[in-house]
Amino acid sequence: MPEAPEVEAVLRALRPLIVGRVIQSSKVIHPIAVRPQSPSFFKARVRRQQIAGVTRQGKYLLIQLKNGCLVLHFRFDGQLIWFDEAPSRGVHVDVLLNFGRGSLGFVDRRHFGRVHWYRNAEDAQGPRRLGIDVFSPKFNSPALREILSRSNRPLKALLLDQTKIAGIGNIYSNEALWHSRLDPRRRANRIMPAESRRLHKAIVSTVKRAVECCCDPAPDFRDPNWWFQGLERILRVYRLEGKPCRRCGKHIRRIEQGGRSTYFCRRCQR
DNA sequence: CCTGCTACCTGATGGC
DNA sequence: TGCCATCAGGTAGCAG
Repeated sequence: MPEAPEVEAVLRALRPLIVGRVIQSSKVIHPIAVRPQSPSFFKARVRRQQIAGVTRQGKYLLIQLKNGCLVLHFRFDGQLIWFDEAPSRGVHVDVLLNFGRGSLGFVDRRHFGRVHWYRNAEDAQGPRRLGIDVFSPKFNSPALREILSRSNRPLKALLLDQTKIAGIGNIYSNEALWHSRLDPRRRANRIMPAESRRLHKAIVSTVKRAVECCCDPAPDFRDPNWWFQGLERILRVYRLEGKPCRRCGKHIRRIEQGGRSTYFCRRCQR
């Protein structure tokens, strides 16, 4: 699920479902999902807690309780499922929050994702280290320029660094670089001012468009098979190796950067 | 401090 | 059909 636009869409759909309601009890079916916290610790902290609000920091989803805060991270495959009745057999659920009428399941077969309880969101080490959120007004063109100037890394690697800009992942870093016509291998501190402004515009428009796409159709937590549909209609390079570039027609290439796939057009990204 | 590499997990997919 | 390799929307921890 995982980049900021997807988490933002989940947040908007989740709010009306749980804000104001009380967690009666919980089940930790796969303890790895709360690790290194213990299931008993987790269950004791969320029991009888009312949901005060739902927010987001980067790719983290924060469920504010009257006392404390649940910090969810979906990593690659984590997702949420809503059950009107008891969870149906055969559906993998890692952590279940029972609201009396209905329950919310945190689901991640791959077991990379986590659900943690903290007294304050700032106590969670992930969120604490995040840089400027990609949706924040503070993430303006001068801010990006400053971030670029302080790094010698390839643009692609820098965009994935959550301590610099929070919320961009592998899909939207590739997409934003394509829209800005910049080569992902370029060193950040050698980007010219006009290019930096172009990249900023591309990042903002890419994630904004992605949120709109992720919210239409709205996430449906009641369908266990639900996932973001139609993302491919906005993608221009991600997972399109060998396909013609929409701008110039040359085929899209895939390379490895820092162990992750980078997709780009060698002709028009420079 | 900065940077790059590995581990952590499981499932889907494609070639032979 | 089965087997094997490869790939996957991410981050923490560690070494240099």
